[in-house]
Amino acid sequence: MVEIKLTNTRTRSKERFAPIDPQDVRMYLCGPTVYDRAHLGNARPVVVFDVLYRLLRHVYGEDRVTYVRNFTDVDDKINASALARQQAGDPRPLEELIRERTEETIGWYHADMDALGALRPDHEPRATDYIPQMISMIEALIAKGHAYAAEGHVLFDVRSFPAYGRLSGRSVDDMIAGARVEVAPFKRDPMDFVLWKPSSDEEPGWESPWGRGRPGWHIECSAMSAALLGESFDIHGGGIDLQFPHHENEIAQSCCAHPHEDFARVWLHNEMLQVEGKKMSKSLGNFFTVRDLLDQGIPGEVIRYVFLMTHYRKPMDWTAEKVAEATKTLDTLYEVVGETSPDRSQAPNPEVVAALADDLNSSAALHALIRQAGAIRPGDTAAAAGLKRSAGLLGLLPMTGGEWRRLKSGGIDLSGLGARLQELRIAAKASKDFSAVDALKSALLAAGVEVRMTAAGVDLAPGAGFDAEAVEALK
RNA sequence: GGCGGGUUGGCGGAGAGGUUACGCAGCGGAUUGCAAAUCCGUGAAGACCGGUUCGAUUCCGGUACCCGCCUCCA
Repeated sequence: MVEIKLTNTRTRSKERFAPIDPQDVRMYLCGPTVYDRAHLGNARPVVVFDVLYRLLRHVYGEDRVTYVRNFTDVDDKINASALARQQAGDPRPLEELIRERTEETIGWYHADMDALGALRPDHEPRATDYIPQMISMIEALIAKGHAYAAEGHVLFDVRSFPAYGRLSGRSVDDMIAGARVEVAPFKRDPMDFVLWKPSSDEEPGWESPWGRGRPGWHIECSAMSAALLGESFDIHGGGIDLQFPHHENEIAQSCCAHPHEDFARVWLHNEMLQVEGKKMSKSLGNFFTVRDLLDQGIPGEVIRYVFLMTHYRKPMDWTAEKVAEATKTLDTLYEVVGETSPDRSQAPNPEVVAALADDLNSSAALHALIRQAGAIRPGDTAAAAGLKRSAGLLGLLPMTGGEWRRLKSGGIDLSGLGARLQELRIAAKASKDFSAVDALKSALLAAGVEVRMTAAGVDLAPGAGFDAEAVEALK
């Protein structure tokens, strides 16, 4: 059995991973609030946890891992976007506009994450399907003296949970000293957070013991993880920005509602994403979604590869240079892989497994993969199938070399141009006049086509800077 | 102010207290009508200042700079 080590934010140390039940390893990832397209930063934890999911499935068995990632479909940003559409003249009721928006966003999310090669989790619960569970959890917290109702709200009493702040290394007093928010008068303590809040007639709401209202931000993850994974489970993750307050609050809710359970044993947090050395933000103009990149013709697998180049606990910088490097490396790997299918009977490269087992060192795993590819002699299809098998652990090389080329060329068939170049070349060798063949070759290179002329013939492949329009013009 | 992350060769990016990371780019060579692609070979590092040690880029302390969180952003 491969020994997996993971850095647990809770203990701030790298620990040997031992599942509660090896027959059912359980992990939860905080998913998106579905009000808009996923931006690039949203995709990092998805890819990181997808690799972890694949690793766990490899080690413990494909049907021995349960992966839950939620959709938060009740949120003020969703309400605001629906309200804006209504005010813009849409006659439909708000509830319908909200449902349409969340359905649409979930569809986008699936399409975009699928493009990154992320496996779908086993469960993708929606917060609105778990309102009764949230209400009963809140009732339990009130009954146990950890929460109180005030002016239609229900608040969690942070002073009732001595461990509050432990995950993020903060003390309640320090946080109050640095707090910049205005404190609602009905809070017993400034750090108390909302479990339930009242809804106006225009806002979505559910009947509850505290009147018509809706849940606060954090309770849905506590309720859904308990419902689908149990009150104790193995791994809980998300971006490091969720460490506080979201995960801190989840811990407070879950541990107080289920005091005899552990909640999540291992907390994994990925560091943030930057773009060309700066934080991605709308004001800096470097904000973009996964879909933006896909529409620019950057294959999802390239985006995935760029993510994997950096260890998940380090800040990751998205740069055009990395895109080029990732593309080039994938070209090379797909060249080796050719038309082979992954060989499931072969064990994956132990170096790749060992790198991933060591706190998901995807960068080292990638280099092990490259070394493996470099050792494969042309025509060794068994070795190529083994490479594909290993790459599968990283979610890479899911297609054939030919499919990769077609994807990169936007479906343009280069074989006709290749044949023409070969004819010109044969004629030129006889006539010693190479001007025609050189002209076509230069034009192809300028259009981003790799031209490979060997004794066997001519082979054309889409390369860096492939320009579909320029290639069409040459036809 | 509180908490956390980072700083490695031209670029990206890991591990390891002493032995080549690796990739890209560069350089040299093979190959080619010329190239491209490919193959072979190759130089180059550890922010700064101290400490521990026979020996530190790796451990400890400090400094500087960059970044994030503390505000329902992964």
